[in-house]
Amino acid sequence: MTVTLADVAARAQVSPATVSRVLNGNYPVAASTRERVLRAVDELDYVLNGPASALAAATSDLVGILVNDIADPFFGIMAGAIQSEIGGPGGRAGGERLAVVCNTGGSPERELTYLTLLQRQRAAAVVLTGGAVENTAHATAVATKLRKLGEAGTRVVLCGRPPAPADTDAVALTFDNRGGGRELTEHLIGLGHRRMGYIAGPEERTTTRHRLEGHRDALAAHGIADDPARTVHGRYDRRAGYEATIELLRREPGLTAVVAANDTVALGACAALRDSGLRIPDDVSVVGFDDLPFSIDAVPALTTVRLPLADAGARAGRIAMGREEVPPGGIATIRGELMVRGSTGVPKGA
Amino acid sequence: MTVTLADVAARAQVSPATVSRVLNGNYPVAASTRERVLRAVDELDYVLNGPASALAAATSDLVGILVNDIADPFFGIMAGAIQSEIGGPGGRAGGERLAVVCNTGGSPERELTYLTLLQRQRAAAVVLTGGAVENTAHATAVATKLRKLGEAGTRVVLCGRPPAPADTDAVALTFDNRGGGRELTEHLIGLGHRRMGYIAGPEERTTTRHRLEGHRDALAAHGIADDPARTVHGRYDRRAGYEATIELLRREPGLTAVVAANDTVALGACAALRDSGLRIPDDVSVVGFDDLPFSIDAVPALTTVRLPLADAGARAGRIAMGREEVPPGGIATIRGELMVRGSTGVPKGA
DNA sequence: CTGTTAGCGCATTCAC
DNA sequence: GTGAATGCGCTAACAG
Repeated sequence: MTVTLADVAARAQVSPATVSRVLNGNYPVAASTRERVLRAVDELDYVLNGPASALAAATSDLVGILVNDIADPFFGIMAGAIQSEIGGPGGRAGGERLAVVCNTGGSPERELTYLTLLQRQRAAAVVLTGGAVENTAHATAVATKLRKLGEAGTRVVLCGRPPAPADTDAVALTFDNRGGGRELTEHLIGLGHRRMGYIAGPEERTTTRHRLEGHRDALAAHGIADDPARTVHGRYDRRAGYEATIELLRREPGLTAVVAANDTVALGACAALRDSGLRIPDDVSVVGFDDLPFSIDAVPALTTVRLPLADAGARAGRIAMGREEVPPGGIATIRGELMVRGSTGVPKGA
Repeated sequence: MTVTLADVAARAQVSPATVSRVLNGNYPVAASTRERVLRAVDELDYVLNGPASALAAATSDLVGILVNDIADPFFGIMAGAIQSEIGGPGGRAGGERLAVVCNTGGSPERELTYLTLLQRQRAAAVVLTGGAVENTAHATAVATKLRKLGEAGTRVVLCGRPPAPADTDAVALTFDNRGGGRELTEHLIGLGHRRMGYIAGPEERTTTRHRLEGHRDALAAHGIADDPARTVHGRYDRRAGYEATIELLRREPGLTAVVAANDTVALGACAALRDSGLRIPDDVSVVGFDDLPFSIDAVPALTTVRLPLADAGARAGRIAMGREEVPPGGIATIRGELMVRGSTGVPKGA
């Protein structure tokens, strides 16, 4: 019923082995033979059986990409860039590789589950994007998984994520979240702001912590007290930004600036400020993080830190495919760039 | 080296078949035996070999999701919703299924390539999202592929895409783009607009055509001439919206409204209008399509048609898993909902 | 409920 | 350069 490699071999009057060689192109085959085989493939409309191929070769053409939220352009952009680099020649049978995008939803359990699933599929490579959950047990479990994946020949790359233990052999492209956070707050301080609210991401996340630390570093460097009441945690979405802003305003109506964990949260903050009758940046300045595409279209345009998501993803993809040199020590830090735009200004009365 | 099912069987002192049955849970196994097997699995840290399993069972746990652009939330939202529904019990070995998200970039060739790749992997199901390319040769090629996939036991669902030929057995959840387009333009006409520019998506796309037809339907219904100079085609991105708006304004400075192919394009249009010194909606009204999350945060908030992307994706996912009844005739039309917001108003001088 | 027996379709040794 | 033989690890009948 379903046409197999043997059928092709019969039709081309060669052995199955030869067909396999032609298809994988990793072996010398006479041009005329190849012609004949290719024609048979075409005539029979033959499609290679991936699982069988993977079983025999003990490796597959699947590349796993773990993301926290595929609906968030932050991850979508990276995932797209990774995928664009994993194709091309080099893989089995035609060189096409398939990206398996796994949505963890930020759940540690699902992250582990997906890693196991990818291990099960004998994935050629796995790229983990976004911040990690800060929990010793989970970190250990992930490290163990990564080690096993590595031992099984799966290349592991962390993109926008802090390095894993060295013995995991995972390459890390890390965003300088701390530095970016510091720059943003320093920008605000430079404008004269002193009473700034901070909307942090979910707790127990490296990204959340690093950005917040950068903010606090800047405060400390300028002798500004870090009032705990000025920090609120929430998810990385618009709604959290909205609610957190209302809460911050309730606690301290005299706030002159709001520092958001990322651009999406910042958008929610802007909405809350507008709904509270406050003007941006005249009454309150707002900053985001990431510089997602929509940030420039906010009104006023959002001051933020641009992260080269597409570049980082592309690089991670190439490293995963062994097409780019691994950075020294297996770790590269990627810095963001401060984008000063209309959402920040001199505080009222300054 | 790598531990196999046979190792587990040996350790648990049962036959390989029994281990397989425990793992797949589709067969009655004595509780005590199951216990023993599970313990052995744990002790040996055994991980099922996906390809071997897929080969033997002639089906895999992979579900393909084709999207035009994974960095676009329009697709990200649908992909996330689909993925959230394909997990859970029912699949092989624990019921976890892996979503293979394929980024076609809108390219017909890549679409076909990915379908072949998924066919090669013996995917359990394939969901195609977004509009189709309107090209007879390509449409035929896709239909042929879908038919083959269906014959091989792969369930095919179209989500936000027009139906495929009936003999493909593909279930279609189609967005009523035409109706939504009509509503938007009728809303503008109702406000008094007569000179409206239209920024269409790429040519040869069903989505583009249907939305445009809806617009023209509304014009015709109100006896408004459809001036070809008032329509510009471009990609579905912000930049295209920006440039198209500049061009429309150049052609006809007296435009009172801009109808954009989708929200992203509308955002670009808004930026162009602002840069041209025009106020929204006082000077020019703007409408989008889709109601992506950021649309409500535009200033003024965007009037648009809300498409239930998450619901549609979830439903497509369930149908793909055979967990939801197929709509009558295999086709369901999903309507959008007009969201009137601040970006539209009475035209100047009215 | 459990063990035995055959392959699933292909990649890869070896020979020639 | 090409063919023949072997096994990758697992599932699915079929017995019992």
